[in-house]
Amino acid sequence: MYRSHTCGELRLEQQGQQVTLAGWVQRKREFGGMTFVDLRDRYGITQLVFDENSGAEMAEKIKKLGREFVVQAKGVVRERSNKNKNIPTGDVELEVSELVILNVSEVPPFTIEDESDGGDDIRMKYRYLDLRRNPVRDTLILRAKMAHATRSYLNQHNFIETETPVLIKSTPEGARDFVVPSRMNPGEFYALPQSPQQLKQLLMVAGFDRYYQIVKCFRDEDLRADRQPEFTQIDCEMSFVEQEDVLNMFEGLTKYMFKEIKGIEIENFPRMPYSEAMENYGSDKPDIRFGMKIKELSSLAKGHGFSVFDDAEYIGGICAEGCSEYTRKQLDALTEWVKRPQIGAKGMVYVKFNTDGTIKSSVDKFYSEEELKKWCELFGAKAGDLILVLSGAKEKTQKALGELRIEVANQLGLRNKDVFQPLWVVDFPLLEWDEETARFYAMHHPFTSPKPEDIPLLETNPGAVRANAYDLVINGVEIGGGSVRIFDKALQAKMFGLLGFTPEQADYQFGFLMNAFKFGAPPHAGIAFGFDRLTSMFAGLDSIRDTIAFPKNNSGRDVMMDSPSTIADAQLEELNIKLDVKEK
RNA sequence: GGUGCGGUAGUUCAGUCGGUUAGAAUAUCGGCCUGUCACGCCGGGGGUCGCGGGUUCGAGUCCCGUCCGCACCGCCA
Repeated sequence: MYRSHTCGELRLEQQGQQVTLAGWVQRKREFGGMTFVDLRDRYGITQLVFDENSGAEMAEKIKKLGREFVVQAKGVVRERSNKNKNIPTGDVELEVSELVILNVSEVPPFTIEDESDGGDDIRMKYRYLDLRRNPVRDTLILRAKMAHATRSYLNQHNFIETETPVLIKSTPEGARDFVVPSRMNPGEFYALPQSPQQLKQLLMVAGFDRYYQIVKCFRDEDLRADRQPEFTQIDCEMSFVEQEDVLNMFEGLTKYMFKEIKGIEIENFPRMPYSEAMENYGSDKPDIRFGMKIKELSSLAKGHGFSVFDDAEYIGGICAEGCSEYTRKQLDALTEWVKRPQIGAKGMVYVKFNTDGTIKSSVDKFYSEEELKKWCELFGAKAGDLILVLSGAKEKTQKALGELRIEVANQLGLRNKDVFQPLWVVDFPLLEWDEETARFYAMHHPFTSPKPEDIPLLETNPGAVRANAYDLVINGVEIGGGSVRIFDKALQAKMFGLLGFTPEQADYQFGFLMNAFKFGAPPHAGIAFGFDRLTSMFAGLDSIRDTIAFPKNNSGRDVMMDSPSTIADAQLEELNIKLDVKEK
């Protein structure tokens, strides 16, 4: 037995007891005749004490101890003369009679402390050391609790946790597939699932009725702070349900998680049509913790000789409360910000509703104070507010205003991490037109059901068809999404047609699903939550990286094991693969 | 594929207008210290300024290229 207690559990009650602890040396404090060692494990820190009574042999050992040495210490628990109120074990210490150095350690490349001196790069290279730090480990413990709560809720509601294969079939729709060569089938490849989409639908055909899985998914696309090539979804599907049933079930799951994990009660989630989200927030994932809604100004602003506005398809703005005192410098900085290629606005117009009631704008030449007053009225602006206006193509300008809205909110501190405002965004468009390939793509995926009342539009105006698709959005982050599926073979065939598949192509890619639909597919619908994102939101992190034990870096590399890597020629040969790698 | 920021001691960073021997903190090593808990005090070691080229009497600093990291755009059904 290496230990009788952990480093986090000794209290005054154990005073006088003989105990054994084991852990890592966090720090050593030497005082000539006396030495303190902080011994750390997952559960906490306990102070070990050595003094002249410990003997010369012990003194030799202590001298050798360095940070992160693994030691076992036997001794008697005693009350401290100087207590440390900052740690739970601070009332006691261990008077060590026997010390075993179980393992030595090199000096770690960064400090193993809550506020480490290490940057991201070095932390990732030595991730196993990084994981010894409390904040990183606590995030992973939070993740484990959330997984537990998820299972507990879904099990209660009669969902069957089912594993689906990781080696499946490539489908070029959607994200780029990660691909695995098949040794036994030369020239053929498996793909790793972007999501178990078709498989879970097959489980519905199989009559499972309610399925879930906390499952790894793989997408070979560029990374972001909130995107990893392999990530985890809470993946679910239900039979004999309508959209409302799914929303209620998973609103329930979300509320349950907030209650269980964070102790927060959340009110019913608003439902917002996609079109409304775009009009008011310039985004399909609006952050509704604050107002500052976008308003269209086209009818007020056009026809006053300001050609930029007169020629624009759309003119809109936001009202930043209490910002009329913004300086020229601040406004210039915001203008530069919206002109960055990432936002792509040509310029920005401002209207200051000064605290003295006067109005000052960058377009005073074209609009009288009376006319600008009308703009202010439209926004419900008060004296002291600032209106920021962009113009151009409708959707692009709305999105730019949406970005500006978030930026201004960040600057004003309106995005409080401790406030959570979930909502459902519903009625997404079914299809998206792609200029480059001149065809429609499924906005969600090809199995998404159109709204029944919009089905006639499939013939006349496919772009206007709305889908029975929905996203769960919390604080401007897309946490989950799903849809009611098509379960009618004929409608599914029509969809494939619209998406530009020949019947042969559809059969090659999705034949197994279409076959299954011949044998009594029930009406079904489903949803998937991004588990890493939900965890990072609960943890108050901006990146999902620290919610994952061993994440990849920006270039999709694991810098700890240095993967991906080349493989031996013999391996390639077995796989019937010849490389033709372009020089870097 | 693109935009921006960054790369200087083990680590995190500073380094002015191009000018002497490239600094600080922390870590580390040695010494002193019996109640510390970010211990304290004294002393030491530690640098291919990412890499390559260019401009210059002189480059950490300016220019070009390149590699790497981070954030974002494209992409992500």
